[in-house]
Amino acid sequence: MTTPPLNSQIIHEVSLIFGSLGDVSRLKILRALLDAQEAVSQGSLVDLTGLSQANTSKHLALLVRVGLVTREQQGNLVFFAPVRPIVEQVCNLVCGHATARIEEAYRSLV
Amino acid sequence: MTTPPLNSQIIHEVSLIFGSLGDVSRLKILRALLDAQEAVSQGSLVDLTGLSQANTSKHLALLVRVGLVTREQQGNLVFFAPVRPIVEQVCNLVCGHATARIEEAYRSLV
DNA sequence: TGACGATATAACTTTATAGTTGAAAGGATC
DNA sequence: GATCCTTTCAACTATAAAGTTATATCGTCA
Repeated sequence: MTTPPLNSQIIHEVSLIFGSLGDVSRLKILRALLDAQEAVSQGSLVDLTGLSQANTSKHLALLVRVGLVTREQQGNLVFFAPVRPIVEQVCNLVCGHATARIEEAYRSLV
Repeated sequence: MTTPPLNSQIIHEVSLIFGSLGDVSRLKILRALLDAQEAVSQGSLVDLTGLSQANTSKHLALLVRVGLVTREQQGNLVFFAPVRPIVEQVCNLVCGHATARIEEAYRSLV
């Protein structure tokens, strides 16, 4: 199936997923999660990203809601992990595209 | 390179690309462009998507700005085409994920 | 139970953007 | 040039969300 069926429910869900990726703070969180090879607690993510605790909590809740991140509570702590391989694949595709664009823009200046 | 370098310029560019994908109207436009096997004029896109002409113009300008769509003027008309394969790959990945999520949510109800 | 650490939530301000409307700009044709 | 068609742009409104601050909730442990 090259072009999946796109009823309005799916297209809305897709827009939520892409929208959740369209924010610098959430991309920082996802990058931290992808770089770590194990689940990361929210407190660690606060340290890794430099975001405030409340802000990190809200972003993580959104990422969990759209299904890009899993949440597991262990006692006092809550651990998060990216849903692989979808997150890795999508991020790498778009990162590659963005990097190529930036490099091209740079070359056209030199 | 599995994890591309993510300086702030790239991460910002990536957020713009994802942000441009995180909108139902623009997804409709991209779907129409992907389904068509040739460039499509703005007027045709207005018909295909049901969006207003001014709205379509703004969304197309944004998609061109972030590099997901190319623009070519031919006389009075302006033709647009998706930048393949990046748009196809990313959309198919996320559409597949969204579809699976929706189907799973449906199954858990039955 | 009480105190403490970690996470979630509520209220609020600020900023961004989707959509509409109306007008302007650019080509084509006569 | 006059007119028509297509696209772009400007101004505006309404809505959504990012971030902050303060507070509430929850689990742990003394």
